[in-house]
Amino acid sequence: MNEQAIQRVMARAETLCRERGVRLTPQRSRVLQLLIAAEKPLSAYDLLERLRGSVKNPAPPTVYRALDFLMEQGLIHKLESIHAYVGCTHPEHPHAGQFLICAECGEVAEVEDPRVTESLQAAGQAQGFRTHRPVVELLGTCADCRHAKNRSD
Amino acid sequence: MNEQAIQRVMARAETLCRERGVRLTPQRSRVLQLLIAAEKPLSAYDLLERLRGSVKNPAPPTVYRALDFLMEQGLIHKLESIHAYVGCTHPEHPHAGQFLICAECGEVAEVEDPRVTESLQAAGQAQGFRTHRPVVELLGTCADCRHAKNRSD
DNA sequence: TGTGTAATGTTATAATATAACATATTCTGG
DNA sequence: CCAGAATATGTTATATTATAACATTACACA
Repeated sequence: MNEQAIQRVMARAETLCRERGVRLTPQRSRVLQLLIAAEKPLSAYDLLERLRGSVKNPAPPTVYRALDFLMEQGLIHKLESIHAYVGCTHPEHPHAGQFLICAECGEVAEVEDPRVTESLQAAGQAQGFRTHRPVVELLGTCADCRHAKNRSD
Repeated sequence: MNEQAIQRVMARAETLCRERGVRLTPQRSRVLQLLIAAEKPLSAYDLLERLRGSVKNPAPPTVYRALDFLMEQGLIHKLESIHAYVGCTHPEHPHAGQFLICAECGEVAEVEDPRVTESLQAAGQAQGFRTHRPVVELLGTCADCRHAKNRSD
């Protein structure tokens, strides 16, 4: 993602936090920026490494606290199946999202398919279940990687 | 689950493995049995503890190898969001399954809703994505726990 | 019965995540 | 502005989850 696009996302995040009366502190902001700029999922320890540039001596709690905050605010998502975190592509409205995770190239696409959302809700309700956090991650091969390997797989 | 029901599931697993020409060794069998009997998800290290009864000096690879085998054979599932494993309720046909995980009591219900399965497949296909392993876990509150807390939440 | 493959044993360590408590910063009401 | 509360960060240690690497054993089957 180019510098301008990153700045746009960061500005939006700042606005959202101001509106909500929560503090997007420099550390939190830095972690978000790193995730946005990476354009792919990063592990907490990847982030820890990258923080060395801007924070003196970062320890695991530093990054985990920032990640917790950013997840609470819906600015990032955690990918449970690969222990990694990604910037959210549309943080305006609260949502869970569904993720297509390519095992070949590591790229992740976030989608929000109404049919998926609705059918999941229905499946839960049928059992009297109240969903707080849906985890929907499809592990597989993205279009690009399938084509690169002559359409099979 | 009562002893008889456990034996039924174990017998079915043995049949399946025999048909497939794979070996349900005593250790693998024991791990499966522990998961079936528990009726709730167990972590790898929970299992490691429980193995001390039947295996002399079990180490982590012992249990992880058994879990890998059982997952390959579709006899158990891994719950990514809580780092735990559960016995599969219908291992006859290969499937991924969707899980309702209660954060209050820890109970897990496995469902296989056709609408969910289809909508997920469609969502992937729309992006040219080939799904190998869908991870669908709904974290929330089960009917029993909602009722126990006078229907709210 | 030998020989290759699959399974297990064993030790060490990697990778992910949190506990606990000290310090610093920011916010709010007086 | 100040005191006290609430929030955020620093720091050290440790818990939890998972795998690497290599030795040994068991099994399959020609």
